Amino acid sequence: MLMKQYLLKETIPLVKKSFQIDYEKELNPAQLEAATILDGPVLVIAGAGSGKTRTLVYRVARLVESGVPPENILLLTFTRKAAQEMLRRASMMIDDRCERVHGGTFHAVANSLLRRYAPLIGYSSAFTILDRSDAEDIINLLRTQMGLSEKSRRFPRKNTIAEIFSKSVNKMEPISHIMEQEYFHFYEELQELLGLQELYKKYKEQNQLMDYDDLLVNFRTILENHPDVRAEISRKFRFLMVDEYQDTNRLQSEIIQFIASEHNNVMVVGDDSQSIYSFRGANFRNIMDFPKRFSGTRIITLEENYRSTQPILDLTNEIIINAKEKYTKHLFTKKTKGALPILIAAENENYQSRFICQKVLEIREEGVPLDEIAILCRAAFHTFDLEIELARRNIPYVKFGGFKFIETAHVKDVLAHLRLLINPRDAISWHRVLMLIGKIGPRTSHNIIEWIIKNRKEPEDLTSYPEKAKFTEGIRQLHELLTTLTRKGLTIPDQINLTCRYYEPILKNKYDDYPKRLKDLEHLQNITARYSTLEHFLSDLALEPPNESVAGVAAPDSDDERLVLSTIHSAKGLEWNTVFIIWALEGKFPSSYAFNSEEEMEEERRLMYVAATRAKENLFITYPVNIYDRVSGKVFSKPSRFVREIPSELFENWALTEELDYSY
DNA sequence: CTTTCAGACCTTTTT
DNA sequence: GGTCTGAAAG
Repeated sequence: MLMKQYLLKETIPLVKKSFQIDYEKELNPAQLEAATILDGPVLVIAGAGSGKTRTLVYRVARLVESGVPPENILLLTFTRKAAQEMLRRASMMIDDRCERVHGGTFHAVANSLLRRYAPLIGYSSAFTILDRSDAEDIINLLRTQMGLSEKSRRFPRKNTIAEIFSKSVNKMEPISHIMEQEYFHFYEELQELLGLQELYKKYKEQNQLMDYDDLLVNFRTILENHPDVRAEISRKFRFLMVDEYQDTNRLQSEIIQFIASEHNNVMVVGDDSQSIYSFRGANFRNIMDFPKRFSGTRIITLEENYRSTQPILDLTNEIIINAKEKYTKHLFTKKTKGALPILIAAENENYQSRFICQKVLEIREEGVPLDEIAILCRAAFHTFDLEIELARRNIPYVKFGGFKFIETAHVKDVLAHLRLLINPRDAISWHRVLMLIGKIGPRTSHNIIEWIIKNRKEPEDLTSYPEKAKFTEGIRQLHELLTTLTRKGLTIPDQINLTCRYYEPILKNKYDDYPKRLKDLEHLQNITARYSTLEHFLSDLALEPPNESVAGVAAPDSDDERLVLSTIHSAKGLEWNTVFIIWALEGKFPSSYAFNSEEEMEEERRLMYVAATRAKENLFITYPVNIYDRVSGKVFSKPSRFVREIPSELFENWALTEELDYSY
């Protein structure tokens, strides 16, 4: 018999480096020191734009090059994207061994280890991760059951409750303490809240659910109570690196200590001036406590800025110099020449939007691509007017931060059906799915769910629900969908597709803007294509939802350059040639929410610092004047205090004037 | 008893 | 856009 020969090719490394990395030449002395100390605790204080990422990348490369098995390195970052990017760069320098380094967020790492060790704390390894809104839905359900939603009471709403619970966990402080500090107006409900928290905890345990905080808490508990597991994990991750350390909380810092317990090989990198997540329990004092927790810590400070021009740096230094509490660094740069930052007063919001559109196009004409220009805002909704203006002028953009497309009602609706396949006891998803059917309201939905849970029914039994009523046809269709979805051989995109077909009529009925929403659902199918199991897809989605907001997804998906709109929080660690900071108005930025607390006001300042330090060459700060604020009933007209403090010679002032229209 | 719909009110930042 | 309420309609 004649056999065809099929030749297996030799595996080629991603990039083969034929020459040695010249660490001395490619890094400055401080970076070099940080990248080449391979043992012991190290604290790197890295100013904005000082090559922090570069240093971490070189250190990973150095470790791997020196023979450390990549599996023994753990790189904890703020987002998975940051980790992937760093490991990709390290791989380019040596070879793709670096891809085998463990990298990701605390939550993602906790999740993967809990999948193995959850039985130690009475959980199954197949637990479901609740995202924030799932958690809120459960809290709401339990709150109603406890009779706490009667209208006579002023009981906090579900999102406030979730916030209180979460803060208490992340700061490792009792609820009473959190309420004294930040929610004093609800203090008389303390006992009820404690009861509700107890109930919430039980509910999660009974239904195999973990919210974001549980991932960290349970992981920490296992590390603390099981010395054998702690030692095993610590020995596995013999080299630990933590990025953005200023934004970790107490819980996370304890986890680090446990993981490092066997060897103390831990390097943390951060900048106290860029701590902007205290609302999530982060505490920049973690940085200063680090040497206390790890004796013999070496401290390295990176002070040379490679990002911005001197005029921009002069301005940002001025913003942070007025911070009440900080650990002094002095940033300097070799890029001495450059344009002064510009402060623009606009008459109203629409003038601000028009100015930005016009200026963006001008700068593009000068040769700066759109994706090198960013509009940064304090809160995602601050860009609404601008987005309309951009659309009117056909300027393509992506938006990061704020409302994520995964959180939109239609995407959640579709996903709820899929979640039932994994966990038929998921009451929250059942509720969502049932409420979509006509003639089924909260009462009927509740009855059906009770029937399912009590009688341990599977989705296939749905048609045998005893009550014959006006909604039987709807139930029959749902039943048909759910049974079809469990057929063998379906890929996840297939399942999404089938669900969408079932959901489409409902969608059209429910929303006038359904074409836009249908596009989102198509996008969802694209995302799923790379997953092999539904479980994996769903927990990934909860842990690392795509960061793009709704509008960005709906935009034409050309590969062409697009202008970037982002919240400052989502702009962490990034940089652009040109940056616009909008709404630099007292009451908006700093937000009026921060007026009552000095600590929060300090965080607003750091936010302004983070925003301004994103700019490489051009920085524009704009504010509209005479804005009526419905919340406070006041007129905001003063530019942000962080701008007013700055000596006027450090920026240019522009006023906008309307071009007169002579066409009449 | 339950669903549906209209209107009022609020909306920071995120794993 | 969401959440919550009250009142009409089924």
